[in-house]
Amino acid sequence: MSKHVKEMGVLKEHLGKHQLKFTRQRELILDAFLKQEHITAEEMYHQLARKDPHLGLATIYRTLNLFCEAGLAQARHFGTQTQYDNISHKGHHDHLICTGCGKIVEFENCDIERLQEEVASRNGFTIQTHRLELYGLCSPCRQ
Amino acid sequence: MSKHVKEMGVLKEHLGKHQLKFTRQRELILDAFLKQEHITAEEMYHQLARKDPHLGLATIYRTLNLFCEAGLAQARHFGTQTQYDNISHKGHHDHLICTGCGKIVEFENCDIERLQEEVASRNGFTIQTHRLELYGLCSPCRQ
DNA sequence: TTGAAATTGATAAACCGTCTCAATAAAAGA
DNA sequence: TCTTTTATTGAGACGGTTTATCAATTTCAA
Repeated sequence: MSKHVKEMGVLKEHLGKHQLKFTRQRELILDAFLKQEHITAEEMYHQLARKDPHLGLATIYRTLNLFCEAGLAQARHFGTQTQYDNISHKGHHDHLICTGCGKIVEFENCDIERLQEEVASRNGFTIQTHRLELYGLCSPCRQ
Repeated sequence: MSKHVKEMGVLKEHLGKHQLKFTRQRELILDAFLKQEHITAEEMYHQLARKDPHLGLATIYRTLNLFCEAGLAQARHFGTQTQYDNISHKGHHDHLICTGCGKIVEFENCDIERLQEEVASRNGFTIQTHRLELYGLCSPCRQ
């Protein structure tokens, strides 16, 4: 049923290493999570309400944080809420954020990514993921 | 007394344009703010408690937000709190972060910054500040 | 199958930041 | 200067998001 075999494996490995258990809820939430690029706990709560009306919000928060620890997700604080980014969707996590009106534009730039790789390898690092946010004013907000 | 003549001028100009008033609290908070690279409202509250024990936390939040509108500060959500960055400190805060051992390497790369400017202008934005974090494994952690 | 240990769901509580409002202070006018 | 108008302040209430609590349940190894 699940098509996310690789990520499921990552999760199970993490669980095994930390004496944690593989539950129906964790499987359900991971499946839903991997279908998106990023999501908030609240959004997921509503999405899953139909599949499992008794799934608690606290469980979703706990599980998304678990995914962060397992290296499957990355938390990002946006406005008042926390966005959980799907790390397996590489290259789509860059944002232009208007400090005037809050507008967010997503972008992708291969040249920047290539330079990031260079910086990393020069320092002996292998990049798993990254976060790039540019803050400024969009043209309407500049008047 | 105040050494921040230029920034005080920026503030006064903004106040004038918006029918706002120059108050003792705003002067006090701006002076304290400009001495730091970035600060939270809570931190400033404690810092200023000695100088003015009756200065309210709400006033600090309001004033820091005012500084953002005036272009003197930049709000950034970090962890659960909001950091207010001093824009006049144009330091580059790019980081390489090892997800294995937590080691952090700071770096600066002009080419990346130039590309960021390009992306921004292509989207009609003017960059005030940015944040770039690369997550990965350092060579010892890769074994 | 049993039992120890982790997880869950429901909700209370904590936390951060904003809103409210009466009292006060700042600018503008006479 | 004195008065008047208007914005600001401080204190605490409030609202939204995330975490903590805890009894009941589920997982999993023996």
